[in-house]
Amino acid sequence: MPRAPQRSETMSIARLAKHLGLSEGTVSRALNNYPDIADKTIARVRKAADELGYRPSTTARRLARGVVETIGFVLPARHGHQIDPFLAEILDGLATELALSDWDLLVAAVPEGHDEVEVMDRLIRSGKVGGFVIARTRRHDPRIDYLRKSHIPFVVQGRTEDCDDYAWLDIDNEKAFIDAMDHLVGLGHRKIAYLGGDPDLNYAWQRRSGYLSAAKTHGCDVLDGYLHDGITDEMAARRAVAELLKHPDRPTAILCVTDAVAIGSIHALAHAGITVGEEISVIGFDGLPMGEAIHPGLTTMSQASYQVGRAVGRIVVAQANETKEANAPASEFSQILWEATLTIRGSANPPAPKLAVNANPAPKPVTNAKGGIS
Amino acid sequence: MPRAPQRSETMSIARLAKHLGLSEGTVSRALNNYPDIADKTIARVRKAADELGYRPSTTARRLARGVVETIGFVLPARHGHQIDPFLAEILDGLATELALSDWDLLVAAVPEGHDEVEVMDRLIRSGKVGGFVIARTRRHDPRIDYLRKSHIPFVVQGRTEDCDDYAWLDIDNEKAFIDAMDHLVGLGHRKIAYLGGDPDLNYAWQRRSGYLSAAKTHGCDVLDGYLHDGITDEMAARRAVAELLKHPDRPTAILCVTDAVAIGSIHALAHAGITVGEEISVIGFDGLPMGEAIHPGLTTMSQASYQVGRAVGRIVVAQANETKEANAPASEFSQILWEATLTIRGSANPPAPKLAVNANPAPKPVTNAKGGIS
DNA sequence: ACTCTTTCCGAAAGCGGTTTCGGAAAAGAA
DNA sequence: TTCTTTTCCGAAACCGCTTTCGGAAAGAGT
Repeated sequence: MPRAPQRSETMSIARLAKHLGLSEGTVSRALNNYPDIADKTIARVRKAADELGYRPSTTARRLARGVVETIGFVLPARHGHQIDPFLAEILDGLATELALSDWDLLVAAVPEGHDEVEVMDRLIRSGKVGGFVIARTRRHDPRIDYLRKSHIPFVVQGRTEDCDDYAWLDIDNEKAFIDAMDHLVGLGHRKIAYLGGDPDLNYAWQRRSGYLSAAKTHGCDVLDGYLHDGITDEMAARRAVAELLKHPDRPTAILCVTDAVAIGSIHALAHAGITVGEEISVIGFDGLPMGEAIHPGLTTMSQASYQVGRAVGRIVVAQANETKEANAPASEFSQILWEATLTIRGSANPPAPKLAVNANPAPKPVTNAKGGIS
Repeated sequence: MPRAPQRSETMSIARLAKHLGLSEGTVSRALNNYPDIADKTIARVRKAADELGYRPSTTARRLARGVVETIGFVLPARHGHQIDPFLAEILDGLATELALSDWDLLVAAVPEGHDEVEVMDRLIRSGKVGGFVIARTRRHDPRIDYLRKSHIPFVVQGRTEDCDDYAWLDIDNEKAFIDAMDHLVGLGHRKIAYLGGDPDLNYAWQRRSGYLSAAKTHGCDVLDGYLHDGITDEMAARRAVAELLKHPDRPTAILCVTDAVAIGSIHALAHAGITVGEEISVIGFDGLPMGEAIHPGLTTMSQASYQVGRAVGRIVVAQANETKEANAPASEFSQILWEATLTIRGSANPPAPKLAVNANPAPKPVTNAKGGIS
């Protein structure tokens, strides 16, 4: 029985076909460049198509073809505090890259009382997405356990500890923090404290490892009370700094897991009347623009989040196409490690002479790499 | 002719129906709570459905029903600089709210060489979205001109100058800046400068208007050189501050269009050896967490971006449902104005005595509303 | 002029659901 | 018990597009 309200106004392939005096099938094949359609027919169809402003319904196309050119991204549940600043950057890059292949980006939040895997499962089962991008990866991550069995393409920004059977793109956090330590040691520091984040998050763990390993290499003792974990916001950073300042053997430098923590620390130090970049040096990680605006400028390890987003997008689409062709879940996984770059500004300098452990011929302090106002 | 590869593994309504010994139609109606299905049948179907993990294909459902429960969000083209910090917050709120109604959020970027309207048009024409949310609204915005004719539900975060025929949710920027001015004047300031943003963006324009109108009300002269437009990043803020400092009648306070500009200004001032919050006061707008971490803390007008996102999501879904039922584009548009709230921290205080124009009994300076470390 | 190929297009069967309609079975009324 | 109502489910027509298959028309070969 015919449906009641004939939804007629939209331009469909049927109208186009009728308009051209061709069959729907022919029009479809013409628009999809099938070799068995005469060139001039193709031309004629194309012309009419964009004259009439025809765009095939992706819904119908999906149903017929059985593929979903949409990748899903689940926003990490916000436990109270703010969303990661570079998540937006990554999303931007991801969306940009996907657009180039005519893929879409579906962003989902985790409703109260549900978990991320649940949300992902719904998205897959209901056929809303054909792939995933994961971020804020934990050392051991249930989302990835789930995706491994799901047989759909996905790419991880970051990686878990066991990471050889899926595609990922990570910053070499360990090396970055070794580099940061090298820099500090090169400046003459030996007493270096570390403010770390949630050790379940792999990036935090890797950075922590970098710190510890470099400390060992350089023979810097990590004194009791030098290493603080679980510093995830400015308040925590302030408390930790307060403790460091009370330490009998006060550190000359503080390495921070993120810029946010570093900025919190700088504030706390300034508030305690300590000149950052002279009495105590601080280094962060992220390269947030804010690091340039504070005083002194924040020396930090920068990562190009937007580019990370783009690369991840490229990889996931490539993987999806590969899977489609080979009809098998891709034998080779793209696994990429990028390096963070050290951005030197005013917050890290040689330790104050009286506190210096040895008499290195240290370079003189920089206040700000970019210079002051005009 | 039957298609070649029978894609069989997925759980479809057909399998479910066969499994139950019912027809597909009955199963469908059972799952959608049609009144003409026996209660126990409904129960039986539901049970089997989630035992077998059946989720109806949204693609098929959309095709059959002709509705798309997806709203689109086009990321503003990034002309070089960083994405807005609260855009991420808004997206988060939006996605969260949409999830509650089982709607999806499609995020699109604007590829190089295209414009936003073009992207939106493709999304609509190809049936990928059934509604839109717009942000970063301009005084006169082509996206809204387009949407007005498109007959699909949309909600604007912000508004254009002619804004009576569509739904929007805006912060009362003008009032916010009047309030900020009142606060400064109440503290004893008379010589107040303004660092404004891109006047094409309506929020910037509204804030500017608020500044000007309050200046007039209070009889504060906006001296030549007090008002700077087009300050969109920290570098521009620094340059503008440098000029203000050279001004023959140096202002005692600077009102900034955003926190980013305010923070840039504070840096520039500090760099020039000026004590912010004493010699010169600074007020921003946004309520970024960073404003709390710098020294002195930034006095600012705060807006709850996440809540804005949620509210906007609620409105757009409501509007879509309404349109569906009434089959007409909603006669009443939800138009909401929220107020920003003043967060007082250390960056704004009474002007230094020697510079004070009149001898108000001014309150004594606060260094930081939240107090120092521990 | 008459086959044998090619070239090109139409017919039709799906994809996985939804929704109208009609009618058999069960329940109520007489 | 028989005739009406109700209750409940199956049949079938789409939604808009894709893709296989077969065959008519046109070109090539002799």
